Amino acid sequence: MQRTDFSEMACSIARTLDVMGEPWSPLILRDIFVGMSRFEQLQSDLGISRKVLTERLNHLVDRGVLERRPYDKRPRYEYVLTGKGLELIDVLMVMVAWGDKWLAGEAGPPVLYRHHACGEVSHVELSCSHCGKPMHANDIDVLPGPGAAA
Amino acid sequence: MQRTDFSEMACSIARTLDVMGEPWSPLILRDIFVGMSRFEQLQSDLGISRKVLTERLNHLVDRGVLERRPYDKRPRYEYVLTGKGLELIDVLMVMVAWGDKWLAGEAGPPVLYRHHACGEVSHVELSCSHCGKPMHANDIDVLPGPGAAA
DNA sequence: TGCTGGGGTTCCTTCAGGGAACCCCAATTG
DNA sequence: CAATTGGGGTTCCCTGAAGGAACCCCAGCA
Repeated sequence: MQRTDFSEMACSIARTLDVMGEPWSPLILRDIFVGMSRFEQLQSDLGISRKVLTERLNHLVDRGVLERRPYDKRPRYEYVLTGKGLELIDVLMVMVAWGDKWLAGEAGPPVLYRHHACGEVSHVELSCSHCGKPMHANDIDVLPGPGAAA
Repeated sequence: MQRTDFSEMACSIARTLDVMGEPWSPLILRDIFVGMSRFEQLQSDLGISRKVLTERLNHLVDRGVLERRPYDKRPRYEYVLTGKGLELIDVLMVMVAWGDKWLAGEAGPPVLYRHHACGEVSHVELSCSHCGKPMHANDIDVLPGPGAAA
C-alpha cells in the first residue's frame, strides 16, 4: 500500500480525514453548502481538474456525506448534503473562525456569519456539551475510550 | 504551477487548508497536543515516511503553528504548539465529535474528553460567540465580509 | 441535420508520498 | 581510545495522485 489508509486507524480524527482529509473536499462541501450544486459550477468556481472533481464527488457520495440527485429527464445531476454532510460543515465553520483570526490580515474576513437566533454577525465558539462553558484544547483531559486500540 | 495553491484564495477555509489541509498535519498536531513532541516518536507512532514528516514539521513551523525547540546540548529538537497552533486544535476537537458520532461504530469512541470546568466526560458543541446558543450550518446566513474578493 | 451544454472519461505529464538506505555527531560503552 | 548507539534528519528511487487538455455521450433545440 502506497498512500496511507487512514480509515482503519483507531482515531476519529484519522477517520474523519479519510472522508475530507485532502484540501478539495472541504472546499467542495463549502460550495455545495452555499448553494452551488452542479458539476460545472463547482469545477469553474474551484478551478479543480475535472478528473479530480469526479473522484472527490464519488468519494463523498460513497461516504454518505453527499447525495447525487437527478434534476432533469436528461442525465443531469446535482449534489446535495446529507444530514451527515451537513454536520460536517461544523468542521468548516471552525476552520473559518481560525482562518479569520490568524490568516485574514488587513482586509478582514472574506465572509461573515449572521446567526438566526440572535440576528447578530458573530462567529462560532466551542463549548462543552454538558455544562455549556467554553471548551478548548487546554480545558480537557484526554482519556482512553471504549473503542481504543487493543 | 501543478498542485493548487490554496493560501491566496479569498476564503478562510482555503487558507486554513494551506496550513493543515493534507491528512498528516492534523495527526501530527494531535500527537504533539497529547505530548508526543519528538521526531522519532512521531515517526513511529504515525508510520509516516521520514521525508514527509520532515516536510510537514517544517511547514507547520513556517506557518507559525509549531515551534522547534532544542532540548539538549546535542542537536536534538522537540516540537511544541504555539498559541496559534493550540487554537487549531479546536478544529481537531470538532473532527473528533463528528467522527465519534458517524464513524466510530460498535466499539464506540477511541478517546473521551473530560472537561475541567465541570469534570464530566463530554464532547464539544458549537455555539454563537454573541448569544451563546447553538450555531450550526443551518443556523446562519453567510454574508460577504470586508475581505471578500473584488 | 447540425449545434449546444452538462456531465463526465481518457490520456499524458509532473510532482508528492512511501520506503529504505545513508549520514552526522555527541554520548556512552568496552 | 576505538566502536557503538540513537536522535534527527537527508538522499534516492518508485509509484500513484493531481493538473490540464482533449474527447465523448446524449437530450433538446434551431
